[in-house]
Amino acid sequence: MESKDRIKRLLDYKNLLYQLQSLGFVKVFSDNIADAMGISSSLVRKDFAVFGIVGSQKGGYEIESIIDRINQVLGKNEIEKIIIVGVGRIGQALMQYSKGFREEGIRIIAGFDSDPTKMNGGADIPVFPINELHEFVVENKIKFAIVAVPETAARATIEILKQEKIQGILNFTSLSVKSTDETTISNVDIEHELAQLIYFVNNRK
Amino acid sequence: MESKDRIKRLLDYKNLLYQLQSLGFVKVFSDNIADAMGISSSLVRKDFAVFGIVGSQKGGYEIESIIDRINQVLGKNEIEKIIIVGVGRIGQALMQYSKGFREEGIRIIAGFDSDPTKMNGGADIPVFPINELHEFVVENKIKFAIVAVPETAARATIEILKQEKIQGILNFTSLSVKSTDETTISNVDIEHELAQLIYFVNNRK
DNA sequence: TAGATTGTTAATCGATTAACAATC
DNA sequence: TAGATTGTTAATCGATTAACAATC
Repeated sequence: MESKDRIKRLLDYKNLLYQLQSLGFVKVFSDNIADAMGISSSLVRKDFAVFGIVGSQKGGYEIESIIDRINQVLGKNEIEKIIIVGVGRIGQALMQYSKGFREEGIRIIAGFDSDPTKMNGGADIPVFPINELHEFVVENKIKFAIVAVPETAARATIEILKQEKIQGILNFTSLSVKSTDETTISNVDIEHELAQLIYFVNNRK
Repeated sequence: MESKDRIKRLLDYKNLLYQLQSLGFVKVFSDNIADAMGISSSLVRKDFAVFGIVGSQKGGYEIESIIDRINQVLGKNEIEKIIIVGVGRIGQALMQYSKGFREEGIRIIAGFDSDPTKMNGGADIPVFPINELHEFVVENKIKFAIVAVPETAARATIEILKQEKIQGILNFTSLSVKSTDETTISNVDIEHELAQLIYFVNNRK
């Protein structure tokens, strides 16, 4: 299994390559990618080698084929269905946000909330009461969930999702939760992000 | 300057320590912290040593004094004022979210938007038109901004903030922007987070 | 004292970079 | 061919862990 940093770079490569494509570029050298991303060309070539992306000494790498291979590695050829639990401001923002996802492969298909006023089964992305979650997850074979409930409900919500055998959780609550063998949990903590940013700005050399 | 990972751990230590405090704990051993966080006790002790946190061979470390020192390192004793540029769903969610920040030291004090219907100078967190940004930043000596505009406006918005000498930007647009010597930029890309999560779930050993 | 933990140094591990032969 | 880039190995760098003397 590849490191987190390497996978993150894969996404960054793809962003850069799309931009190059939009400028009409067809091929690119590892050295140019390295400059643009602030890493060494060795690392670019090694990353590519790890995922079987090959170039030629003549013209470097074909942008199209790098992108294709990255998408393949990231599983963009199958669609992953995701639900959002907690349809407050953040949950709603994420629903709207997700429509802007440029790539295929990620689709938020439903929201769940305990508040009946949030229900809106006919909307773009339907919102269901939380007690229908079990049936929905089973019927639609859901593997991924975004948690955006208030902090008071965070622990219980994540517990429910674990019981439902959800395999991947993106957690927007301020409760920091560790992954288990069955469930990979990724915590997005805005307050931590801000605190880190403040530290680095205030401690620049 | 300490590494990003070390600073991130500082936040994690603090979360854990608050929880221990709420259970009535007063002291703690590096070994217990290590177990709870899934790292080695050597690393805990080294982190503490780096920031001048000392313990005793008798009872370990005093929780209160660890927290105090971490807050000092993170500059929590001064308040950092932050503005949000772009008051759509995400911006509004962040505004609401920020009220829940448990710690002192981070305060979102205003929003800016080009859409006049978003204006609401008397609200909890006032929203002003974007053309008042310059005056506000100067008057209030703003160093930090959160960018939550639509992607089409992302590049221009960040350019403006750089011109205003904003030193730290938390960027919620899908445009990935690199830091410069003058402006530290931290990109929060939900789509990337999801893509990574999906990769790791689908490629577990 | 005996036992256990801190503080710190040395060893290990993993990731990144430099270097260069092979290749076009 | 001459020049430049890839693919890959060796070297470097930094972060984490193991080990242990000092200390309570």
